[in-house]
Amino acid sequence: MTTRPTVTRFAPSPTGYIHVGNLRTALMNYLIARKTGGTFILRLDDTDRERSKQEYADGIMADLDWLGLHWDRVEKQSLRMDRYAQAADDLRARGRFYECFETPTELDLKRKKQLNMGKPPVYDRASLRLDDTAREAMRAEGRAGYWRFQLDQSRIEWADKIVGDISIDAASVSDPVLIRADGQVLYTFASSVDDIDMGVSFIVRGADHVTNTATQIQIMQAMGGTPPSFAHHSLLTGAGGEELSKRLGTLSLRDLRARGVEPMALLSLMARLGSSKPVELAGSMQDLIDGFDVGSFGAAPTKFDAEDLFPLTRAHVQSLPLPSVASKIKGLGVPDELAGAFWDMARGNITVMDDLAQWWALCRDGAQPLVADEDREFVAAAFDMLPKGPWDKGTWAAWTAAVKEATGRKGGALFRPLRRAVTGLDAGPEMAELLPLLQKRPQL
RNA sequence: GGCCCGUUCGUCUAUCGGUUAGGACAUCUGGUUUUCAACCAGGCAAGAGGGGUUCGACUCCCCUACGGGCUGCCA
Repeated sequence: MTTRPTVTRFAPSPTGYIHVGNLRTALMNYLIARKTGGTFILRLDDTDRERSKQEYADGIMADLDWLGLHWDRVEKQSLRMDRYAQAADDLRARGRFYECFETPTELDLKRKKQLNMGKPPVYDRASLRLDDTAREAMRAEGRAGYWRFQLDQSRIEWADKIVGDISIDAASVSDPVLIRADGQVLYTFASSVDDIDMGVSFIVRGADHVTNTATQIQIMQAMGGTPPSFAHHSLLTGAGGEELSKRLGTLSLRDLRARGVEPMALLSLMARLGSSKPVELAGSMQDLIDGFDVGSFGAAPTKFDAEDLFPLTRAHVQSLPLPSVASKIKGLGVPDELAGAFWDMARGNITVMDDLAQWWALCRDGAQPLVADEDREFVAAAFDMLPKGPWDKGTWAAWTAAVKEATGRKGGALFRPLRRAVTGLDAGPEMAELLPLLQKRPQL
């Protein structure tokens, strides 16, 4: 881990909301920036004007905010079009940019032909061999030119911070299209220009970008820039090893949030899953920052199971002090003077905050008693012995002692039927703490 | 088809040629608890297959199988 201030970025396309896969990328970049006292840039890659929507941009920012991943700068590619045009001119001047005229259909046909002949579907550079007259002829035909970057067909190599040494033969990759016939600047180009211009020094992203990285390294170098360090984390797959994107609908941050997952639980898992460090609940963002190490991640695809978020959420929720949950408790209708006792009683028996509701319902309304036939007489007798209110923490002990005295029952035979009769459940909070909170006298 | 990456307990992983293959989570057992949870102690559990190289391979090389990614005028 470098100790120099590192500039990182999270560059989502505002064409959808953040999901767990995205989040992992965002978090890693955030943690690296913070760990080194560097800068974390949020860059909205919105060059695709048709699919990009402000609604999604707002949603992404709201999600990052919810998680506490605060950015130092926000950039929008749609505001930098002039710069991309300038960079394109520069590449043309350097002879690394060439105009092409094949239609998408023609390109598709070429690929199929190559595949059929058992050859890799790499662009054949036909347009590179066109001279000025030929190009004029193309335009006269009504064809609109699009622009490709001419790769230097050597091996592109870099020491990936996660994967290790990577070497890709540029000859096995098509010259990337950087500007479409309609003038739209493509991601590969805008991203390269931005990363250089913005001084990005470390890029963490998914392994799906490995080939992009190879071409972008050449683009950056062609512009006279120095490529940053790269780390490509493995992609998440579902618990069964299936592709995660197929389940995206259930794995959006919004959905997890709606299911009660706490930010710290989510961050704790994502900062460690796939690494050699144990997954444990972090107490704070600083713990996450201190305990993060990109180098500890493996290159193999990682299985992600959303269920793993709930034990972490439970641990987090249970650790919260009263002030952090006071408004939630008040919202349930719990009287202020009971809030502390209620929280102490219920906290050990919830996984998500919403579980509190059921415990307050029990306190407020009582429960449908659960009584086995052979215990019916015993419970009736016990209920008759219930002390008059108000009850306190000693009531349960006093009551059960009296019942034990009167009936001769003890241990599980004594306590279990009473718990079931009072709460309607086999398991739950400490009875001594629950009893004083009951708003109604239990009845059979 | 081509290119890149990967494959160690159920899961995430450690091991940079010689280890009783370690840890964490999950699970199981015991302790504690009125119950559940938590906590403590302990247990079960792994090198995809086949060839090499080597005194010795989880580790290095090759092949096969399997998994993931890329192979767009998407990002």
